[in-house]
Amino acid sequence: MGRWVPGARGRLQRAAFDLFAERGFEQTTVAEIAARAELTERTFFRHFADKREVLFAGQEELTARIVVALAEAPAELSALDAAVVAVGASAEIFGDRPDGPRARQAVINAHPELRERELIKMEGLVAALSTGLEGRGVPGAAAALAASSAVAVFRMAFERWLRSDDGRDLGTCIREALGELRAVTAG
Amino acid sequence: MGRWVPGARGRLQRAAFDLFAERGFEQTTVAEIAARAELTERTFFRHFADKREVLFAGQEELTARIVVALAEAPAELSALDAAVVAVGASAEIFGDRPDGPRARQAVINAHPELRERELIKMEGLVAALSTGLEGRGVPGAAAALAASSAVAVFRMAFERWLRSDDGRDLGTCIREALGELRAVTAG
DNA sequence: GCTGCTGATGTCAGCAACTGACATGAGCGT
DNA sequence: ACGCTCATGTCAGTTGCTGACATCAGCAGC
Repeated sequence: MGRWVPGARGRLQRAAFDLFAERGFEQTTVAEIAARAELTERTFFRHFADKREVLFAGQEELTARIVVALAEAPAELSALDAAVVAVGASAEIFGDRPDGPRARQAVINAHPELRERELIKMEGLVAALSTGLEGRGVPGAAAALAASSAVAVFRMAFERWLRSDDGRDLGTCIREALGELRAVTAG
Repeated sequence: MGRWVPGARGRLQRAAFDLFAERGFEQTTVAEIAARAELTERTFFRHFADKREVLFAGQEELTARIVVALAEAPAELSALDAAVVAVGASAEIFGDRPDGPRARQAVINAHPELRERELIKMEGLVAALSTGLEGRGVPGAAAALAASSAVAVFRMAFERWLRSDDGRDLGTCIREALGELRAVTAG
């Protein structure tokens, strides 16, 4: 047992998330977030590099999981297939209920500053996938394009998954989007 | 003739560019930029929404040019081919000498905040291309994927063009990258 | 049990990005 | 000559973010 109320980081995340949803991102000050979490502004910045980062806390874990999945993908898969299978592993993290991710995405989509941060996180995922593919012997240029394509597929699939009200599987959405990408790039 | 020294915007751009290259982005204050341009900090923010935006001034023009090129592309081209031809029209803006763009890109690449801004500009280009493709009758999903792929191709080609010391053409780099994308997504 | 170290938090001062409100002043049309 | 326009200047204020230092519960070693 610690001597302070434990879970400071989690409390900050929850407080930030709630306030962003209630009043919007810019209308919420870091001081307010900290106050709701019963902490100080300074403590917020010890846990998160900046105000936006609090919404992207799980990202490293997600990327790590995808990179592991890429390493474990069957060697006979093509670069693109392996990368797509890897991003599909994110389904384990997101689970079947899109409600949480949907609320989070709504906040992000409503604020350009947060979309910027999301994009650079995606770019980090592309880089990680690209490096992983090179580790599988894929040449640099092909690795970069396959990684980029896989993430594009993932983004489209993720968006559809969030939108769907029937209980569609994220993996299914991914396979569907991959098929559409192949149709578009064929020829 | 104006009553103030004209070209305030351009002077701010040049001052910002020079200072970013000299000392780095974070080490340069808006007040310093304004001072070098013989203007006030407040005036800087009247010309540019924020400190980063000064490096992305030509973006709307670039996007506009690409959208026009897409509209003018032969109707018989596939969605991806049309989008790639359209981004190729950017070559008219960049010219043959990569020196200027190269210096600019070096500044951007050195600072994550600027990379974030660049990514959201690219995302804007994807959206514009996607809309344009839908105007050509391409279904939404295919339009989004083709636009995304075309921009991925452009980014790889642009990077290679900047790196090349021989006088390679940007259009050539684009065609080359498109071929590699097709090889990666085939199968 | 005392001691000293550790590590998360609090406190405080300060810089720099950005904004709103109002003032200025040269040119332009009438 | 008059007043309007509009890019710029001036000023005060909020907020994001940082560095430096203080605090203080627990834990290790004696």
